[in-house]
Amino acid sequence: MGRPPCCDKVGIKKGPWTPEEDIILVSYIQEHGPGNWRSVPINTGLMRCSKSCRLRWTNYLRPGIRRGNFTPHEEGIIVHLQSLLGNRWAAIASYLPQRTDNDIKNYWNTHLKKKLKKHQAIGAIFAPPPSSDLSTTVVPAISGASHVDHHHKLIAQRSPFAAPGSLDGDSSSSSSYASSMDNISKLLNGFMKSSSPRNEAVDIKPPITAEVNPLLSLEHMSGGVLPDFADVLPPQPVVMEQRISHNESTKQEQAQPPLSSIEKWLLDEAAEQVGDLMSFSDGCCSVPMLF
DNA sequence: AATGGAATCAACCGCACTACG
DNA sequence: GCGTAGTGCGGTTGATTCCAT
Repeated sequence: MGRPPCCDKVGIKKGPWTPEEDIILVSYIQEHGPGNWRSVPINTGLMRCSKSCRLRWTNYLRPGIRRGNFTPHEEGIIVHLQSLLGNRWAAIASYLPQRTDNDIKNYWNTHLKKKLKKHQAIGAIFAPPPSSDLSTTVVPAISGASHVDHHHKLIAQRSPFAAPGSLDGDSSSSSSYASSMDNISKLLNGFMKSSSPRNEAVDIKPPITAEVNPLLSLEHMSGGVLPDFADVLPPQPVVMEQRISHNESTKQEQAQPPLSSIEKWLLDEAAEQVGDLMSFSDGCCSVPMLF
């Protein structure tokens, strides 16, 4: 049949989002909640396709997103999960609720892949014993297509902090969108600052980052202190996740069977290996744990 | 200071999947 | 069962920034 385009190409704006557009989108979602993305550009007058709106929200504007440098702990988790799941970025992101799959994907492609290469080169020279190589137990599982598909879905779904958008379509509508009007006004403040006469050039395209836009700062939303990696591990949900509607959280609880053995292993191992991975992620010459 | 290549990351593209009529 | 709409996801692109020369 051929899939029709998600939106008309004519008159649709592409490229970086402006602060004005961000405000419109956030305001709308604040009022109506995420979901039904088709109606978003229609109702807001945004010259963006629905997909673009959804992406902007999930990857950038959604509350609870942490931006900026990845901690060594996070790196360790990503490396670990990537070795286990492959490029299942959404599944990996479900274990790092403050990070988006896009962020993780980018970070992997730009930073971690290089580190791995470097490491593998070193490993080739010093030839670490394969018996302690975790990947030897993991890789065969990954190559087994359907089996692993099942596992990664299972893991993503059972993740105690699965990202709202990664479980199913509906979950997004009850996700952590409920940032307060306070956040909206803070966004406005950030915008006002960035577009002040002193800084007019920024008006066109100053990407709203956590550094300049308090709305996006978890520190701001959680009242000051950024949670360390300990908050990423269960059972501590991030602040915004606590705003999930009662119905949805109940649904999720009911839908979450006990952790699978693979997941238990993952969480246990992740905790144990953080130290080693930290040294790995520092880019030094320690013997790799995973590769 | 100018310039060109490398690195980064937000955003887009296109396919897959699911729900629904 | 089929067609369509809505959404999720992974790969890729391209604009911008950084850095070495």
